[in-house]
Amino acid sequence: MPDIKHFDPDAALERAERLFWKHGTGSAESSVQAVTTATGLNRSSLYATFGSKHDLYLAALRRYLDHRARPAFRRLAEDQRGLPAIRDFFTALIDIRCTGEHSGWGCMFVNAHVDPQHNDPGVRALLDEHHRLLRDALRSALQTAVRLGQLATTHPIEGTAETLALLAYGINLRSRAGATAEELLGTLHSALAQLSPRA
Amino acid sequence: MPDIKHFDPDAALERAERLFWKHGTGSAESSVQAVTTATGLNRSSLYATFGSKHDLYLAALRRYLDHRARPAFRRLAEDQRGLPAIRDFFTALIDIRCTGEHSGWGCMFVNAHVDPQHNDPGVRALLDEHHRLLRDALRSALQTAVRLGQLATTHPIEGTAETLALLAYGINLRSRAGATAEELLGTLHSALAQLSPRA
DNA sequence: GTTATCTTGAACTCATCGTTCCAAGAACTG
DNA sequence: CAGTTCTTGGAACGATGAGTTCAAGATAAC
Repeated sequence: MPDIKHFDPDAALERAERLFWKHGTGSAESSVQAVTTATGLNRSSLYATFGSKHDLYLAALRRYLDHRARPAFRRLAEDQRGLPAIRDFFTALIDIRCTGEHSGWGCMFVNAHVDPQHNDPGVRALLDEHHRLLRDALRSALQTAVRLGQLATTHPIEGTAETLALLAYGINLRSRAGATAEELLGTLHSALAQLSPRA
Repeated sequence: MPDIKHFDPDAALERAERLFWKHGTGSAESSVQAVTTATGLNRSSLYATFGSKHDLYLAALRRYLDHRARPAFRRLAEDQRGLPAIRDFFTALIDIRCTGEHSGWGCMFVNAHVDPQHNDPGVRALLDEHHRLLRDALRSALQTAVRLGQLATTHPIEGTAETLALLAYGINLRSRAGATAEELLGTLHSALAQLSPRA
């Protein structure tokens, strides 16, 4: 008896995700009006499907985590090459941040730290989950590097993983201010050189 | 003949600075109405003194740079102790970010990277100036550390300064999501351990 | 085809946004 | 004290914010 949706909810969510990724929730370019324009659906369908704007933002964050961040983290964690895995993870990150369609957008989760809604419990939980996933993936790769005898230090790798996670945040952030890929790759090279044994 | 201002413009600017620091420009808590409430002056005086909201934000950023960031950078650059200077700079940073009045606010310039206005040329110029100042101060301190024979690496210190700058950004960012001082101090300790000669 | 149920479009609510305007008041000069 | 000029309070501007409502349209079950 019921009618069915005349659109693909996930396709609409993906459009909203990109809007919030680029502009956050506090910009005129990410108003509900802008979302309706970008997705092609109207207010009624939007609210009936996703609830409030805040709910939509949460869903968009979740989608970014599941569709963009988590796969990259998983590849990193499962890469058995050690330091080269970390290097490739960061070079791919820099490439995405500085070139192509999403250039200058930064990371949606880094941006979310500064969003007007960043203190909301739902947002905060996602921030923590994202951070934990990133740190753990780096720790796995570092663990592999230890196994392969690639690391110079004898310090616990927990701290190194956390340091690299913060480095990733810094890269994501600076890419929003127009930092070039060359610039960021140079910084990456320097940071990784600290990890390798002395020449 | 003319009347004079019935308030202290810099005191008002300081109030606005705190509002934009904590909430950015895109939040309901940093509306012009909120600024008038926080500063005690009304719209007319606000606009007559600072111009548009965007101009006020620029002035607030400039004030943060001159009154908060630059003095800390200068102390770091002029500190002749080398690595301990860098350590103290970061521990003071973490302290400010995690305890006291400004706890959880992060760094106004890190936040500005994500603000709706971050692509404005005036804002962008300030972001670059801030980044250059931070990086140069770290480079000066590292240079001193080299002179004192405190560094483990033979790599150029340019990259290390940039890496530490991005680490600072990461610390500032995570402090907004409730990262504890212990957590961040641990990460700092690990990062600095990479710089010191092996035990 | 009828009917029940969901979707959809568009008008609408009320609040707030940034900004402007103007009359009333205050302060310095002479 | 008179006169000039700026400041100040508060109302008002048009635009836009998020969210709701409801009749009209579409769909599938019977």
